[in-house]
Amino acid sequence: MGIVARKEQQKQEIRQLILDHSMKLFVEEGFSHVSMRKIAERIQYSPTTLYLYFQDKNEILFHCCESGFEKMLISNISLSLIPNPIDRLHQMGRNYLQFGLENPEFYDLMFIQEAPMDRIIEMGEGWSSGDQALEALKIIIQDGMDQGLIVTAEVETVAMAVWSMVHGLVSLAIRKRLDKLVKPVDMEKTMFDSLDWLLKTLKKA
Amino acid sequence: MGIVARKEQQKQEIRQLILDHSMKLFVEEGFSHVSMRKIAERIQYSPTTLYLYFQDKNEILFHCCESGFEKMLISNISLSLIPNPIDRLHQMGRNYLQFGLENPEFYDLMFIQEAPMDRIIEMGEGWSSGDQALEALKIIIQDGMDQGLIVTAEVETVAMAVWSMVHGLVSLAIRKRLDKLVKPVDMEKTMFDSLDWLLKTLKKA
DNA sequence: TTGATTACTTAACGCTGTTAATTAAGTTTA
DNA sequence: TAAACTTAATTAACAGCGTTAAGTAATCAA
Repeated sequence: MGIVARKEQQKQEIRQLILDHSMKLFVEEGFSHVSMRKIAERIQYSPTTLYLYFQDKNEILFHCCESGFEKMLISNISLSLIPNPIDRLHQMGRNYLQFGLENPEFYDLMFIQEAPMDRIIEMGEGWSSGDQALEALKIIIQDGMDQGLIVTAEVETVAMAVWSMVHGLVSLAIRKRLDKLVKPVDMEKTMFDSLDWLLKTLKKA
Repeated sequence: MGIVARKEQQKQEIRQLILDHSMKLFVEEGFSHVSMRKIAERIQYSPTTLYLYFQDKNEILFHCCESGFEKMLISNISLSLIPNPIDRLHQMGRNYLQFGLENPEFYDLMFIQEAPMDRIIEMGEGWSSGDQALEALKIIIQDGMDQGLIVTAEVETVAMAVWSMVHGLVSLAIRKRLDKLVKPVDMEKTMFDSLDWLLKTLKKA
């Protein structure tokens, strides 16, 4: 059975090779400029070989997202050290903005592109790291409401509001829709200011 | 000069013909499934004829966006009847969500796709209707701050926060990222609840 | 040693946006 | 009126895309 095991391992290695180079390409050239042929060229295989390891392009994107979510989770580890739920929420928001601004290509894939979602709907299974991040958000909000620090409502409703706010900031910035509102130079600062304003408003309530 | 004028008019008519059918196609089949060839087929011209009237596909998208913004502006006409800035902001938000949910393909083009922005950057000119809508938002917010109803900050900062919030809701919904948070049946309601929550929080502050 | 399985490639299909060359019609000038 | 010019539209083509079907070489089991 040693042979079978080794073969299985080799298969996994090539799978990972494909994913690694795909992610590199996304970061280097941007999502929309990455083709199956380009990925194949990078790993010195024919384009059709990719289809022996993944069902289609969307499945590759899907797995790249998973890596993105893991990256994101890492930045949230230190959050548990912050006792006040509002402050914790504030820092979580800052981390989110930071991640989006530093990894626009990943962010695009994870939250803007529709491609990877098609795969999820077919498979019926999502990103476990993504679910974890969402769960963390809900816990913080529930905490804040329990302590009377946040205007009470369904936890899903508030989670949606908060997430939408930071996602809105990042996605409008990535898609260059904020240029009419602020000069590019001031954009990053204004985005963080917007988050600060929201949290300040939340705190006053 | 009558002939020249008539020719110019005919040219404009064909331009409009192209735009009309393009917009119909976007709504019917979704942005990503509309090709130059499909548009051409609809108007019974060869695909290359489109390039006599528009520089490229992005320019067609750009002009379709303008129509979208005009649609949006219309839904905001009645806002001036609402005296309280917060209530006006609230209704403006509801209109925004409504527009996004009813015209997802237009919304996609106007705020999510990167294609039409490339054209804008090249041309140096944007959407006048889009600018108008943004200006209206800023005025309301300035009003609210002047009357002490909104936590004070730079008007651009608050405008960004509010816009991001509603854009986040719509874009996450369109890109199917909210399914993990609420059941599809409850989604629309929860989105409006999120907006209500934000405005309630704002009011309490 | 033969037969089956595995890993991979080549060739091809039907798309895409876009450009260059060409044709046909209409207009202007000699 | 005939020839020259301008305009509007076309056909053919390029280079790219995701993906599928068929074919090939190497490896393994009986």
